[in-house]
Amino acid sequence: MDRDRPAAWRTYIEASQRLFTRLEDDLRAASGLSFADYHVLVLLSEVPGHRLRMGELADRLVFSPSRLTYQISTMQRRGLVARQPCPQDRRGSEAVLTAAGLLALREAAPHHLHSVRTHLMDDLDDAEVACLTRIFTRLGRRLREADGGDATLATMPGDD
Amino acid sequence: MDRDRPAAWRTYIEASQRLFTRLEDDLRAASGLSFADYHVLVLLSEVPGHRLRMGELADRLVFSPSRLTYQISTMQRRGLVARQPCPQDRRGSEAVLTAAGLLALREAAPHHLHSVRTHLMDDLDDAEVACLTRIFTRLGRRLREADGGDATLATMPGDD
DNA sequence: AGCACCTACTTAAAATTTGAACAACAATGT
DNA sequence: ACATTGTTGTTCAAATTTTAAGTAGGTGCT
Repeated sequence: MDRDRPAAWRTYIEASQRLFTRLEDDLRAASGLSFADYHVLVLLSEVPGHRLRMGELADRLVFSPSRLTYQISTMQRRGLVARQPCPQDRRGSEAVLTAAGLLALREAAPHHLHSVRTHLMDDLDDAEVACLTRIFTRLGRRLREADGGDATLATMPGDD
Repeated sequence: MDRDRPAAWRTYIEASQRLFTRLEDDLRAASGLSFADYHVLVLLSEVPGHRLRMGELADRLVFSPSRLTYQISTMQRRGLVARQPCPQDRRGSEAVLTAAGLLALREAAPHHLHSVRTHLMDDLDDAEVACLTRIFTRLGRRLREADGGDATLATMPGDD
C-alpha cells in the first residue's frame, strides 16, 4: 500500500487542477466573477458587519498581502466592495461588502453551487463526502498550525 | 447531509491551496525548482525517449499552450530541457529531457516525496488513501472526458 | 518625550499567465 | 498542382501575481 501513495498524490493534484480550472470557467461564464472574487464575496457575506481586516481576509483566502491589495482594488473599481480605514487601528483598513457585491454574490451563488454539484459532489456518495471532509478538515487544521508555529521540514532521511 | 456538501467543498479547496503553497515552498527551498518545473521533469522522465510533443505535455500539465511555451523556454535557458523539431510533423516541436534535467529531478525527488509524506500522506490511514485515490481517479477521468469530446465523444466508453 | 523596533498595508518593478493574432505546416477536396 | 480549412506552436500586449521596498502607525523601553 505504501507504494501507492505517490500515485494517490498525483491523482489528487491533477484532478484538482482540472476541477479548479473547470469551476472557474463556469463561474466566469455565468457571473463574470473570478474564483477569487467569489471567495472574497462569500467570506465577507458570512461575517458580522460584512467587513474584514485586510490581513484576516488574506489569511482566509491563502493570499499574499499584495495580491489581496490588488484583488480588492479591482473589486473596489467594480463596486463590489469598499475599503474603509479601521477605527481601532489606524494602520489597517477593512474590506466591506457593498450592496452591489451582495447582490452579485446572490446572483452567482446558485450557478456556482450547481457547478460544484455537477462536477464534484453528485459523483460522490455520502461516505466519500464524509471522508473528503475528514481528510481536508484535519489537513487544513494542521497546515494552519504549521504556518504559525515551527514549520521546518524534519531532517531528511537519506533514502533514494 | 446535503447541507454539508458546500462545506465539504470549501474545506477541500482551502486546505488544498494551503498544501500546494506549502509543498511549492519546500520544493523551491530544497531544489530551486518550481512545482511546474518539477512536474515537467517527472512527466518527461517517465516517457520513452524522454521526450513529449508540446501539445501532449500541455494537456498532461493542464497548461495553456502559451504558458507551456514560456515554461519550456525558461527551463531551456537553465539547461533542464531541450527543444527539438518533431521529425514526423514539421509544425511541431518536442521537449526533451537533458542529462542535467534528469539529474535535477533525481536530486529533487527524495526531498519532494518526503515533503509530500510529511504534509499529507503520513496523516492519512490506508482507508483514507484508498478513498482519496478513488475519488480523484474518478474525478480526473470524468473531467478529461468532458474536456475532450464535447458532445459525441463524451459518452463513449473509452478504452484506456 | 525620544528612539528603536514591530506590524499592516501599499507601491513599484520584475516575473508569470492569459488571450488574441500569427506563421508554418498538414490534410482534404478539386 | 492549388486553394481551403484545421493543427501546432509561437509571439505580443495586457492582466495578474510575486518580490522587494516603502510608508504610516503602533509598541515598548528609557
